[in-house]
Amino acid sequence: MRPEHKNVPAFPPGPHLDSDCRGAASVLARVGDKWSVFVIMMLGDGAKRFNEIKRMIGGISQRMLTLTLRGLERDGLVTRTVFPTIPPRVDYELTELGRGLSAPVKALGQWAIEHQPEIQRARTKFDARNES
Amino acid sequence: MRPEHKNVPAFPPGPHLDSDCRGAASVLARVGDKWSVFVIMMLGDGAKRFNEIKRMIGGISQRMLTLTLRGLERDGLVTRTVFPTIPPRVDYELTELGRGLSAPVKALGQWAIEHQPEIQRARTKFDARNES
DNA sequence: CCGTATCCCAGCGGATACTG
DNA sequence: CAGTATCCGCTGGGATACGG
Repeated sequence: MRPEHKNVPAFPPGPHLDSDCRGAASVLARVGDKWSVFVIMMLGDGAKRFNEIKRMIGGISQRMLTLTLRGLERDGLVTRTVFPTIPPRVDYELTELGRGLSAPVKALGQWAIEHQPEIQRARTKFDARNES
Repeated sequence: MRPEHKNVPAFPPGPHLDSDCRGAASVLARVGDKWSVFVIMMLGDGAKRFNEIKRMIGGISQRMLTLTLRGLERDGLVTRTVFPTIPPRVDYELTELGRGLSAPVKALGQWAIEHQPEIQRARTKFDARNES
């Protein structure tokens, strides 16, 4: 297959952003990925199996879950352990690095939950003001 | 125009994810947006003008910056102030809500900067192992 | 300077079917 | 169960040109 992986976007050239921010971009891209965030949150409390994650998230396709997990594995954020049993069983678990990331991510999730109502209101208000 | 705005994805139905997480999804989608994150970070230290932001980020198109700012404005995260001078001048600034969000976002950015090398190494290692 | 309007294409991501 | 392979529609987002 070799899907040439994700963006890892070799971000647009030019000395516009200071290089630290620039380097962080490719990392933030991972976080920026909708599904990655969910998976990281799900894995926050212990290892999970493929279909287990799939069910917990809900609405993610087999394909996207695979791709997402591969991406996370590639970045050293999750480990993939195969049990050569029948039927086969595969566990995914956050690495040390992954657990480190899950903290800020959870903080974000927490914020999102807390302020969701405010944002919803802001949205409807904005939409109301700009309707023809 | 009315671009029917963004996703605000009316996330996939089904009782898979507990409803709190589900509601947070549309908020996380904002954060998940690459450009939104950058803009929030840029605006972290005071109000900025349109082209100022554009230059600081670098590599963002006029169009995308406009859309991003509109999205953030809609969500009540930034304010847009127009000075009817000639030439016109428009300032963007984080709202109280936006500043609240900028904290977790910065934490994430910080993490990204700190652990970027590790991730880079993980990536090359992974790619090396899987090359044909 | 700060946008909006059009054109246009790569690639994200869903649905489905097939293997070990 | 845990994937891989294929097809394909949709839209995110760049390039460009124009308006206030």
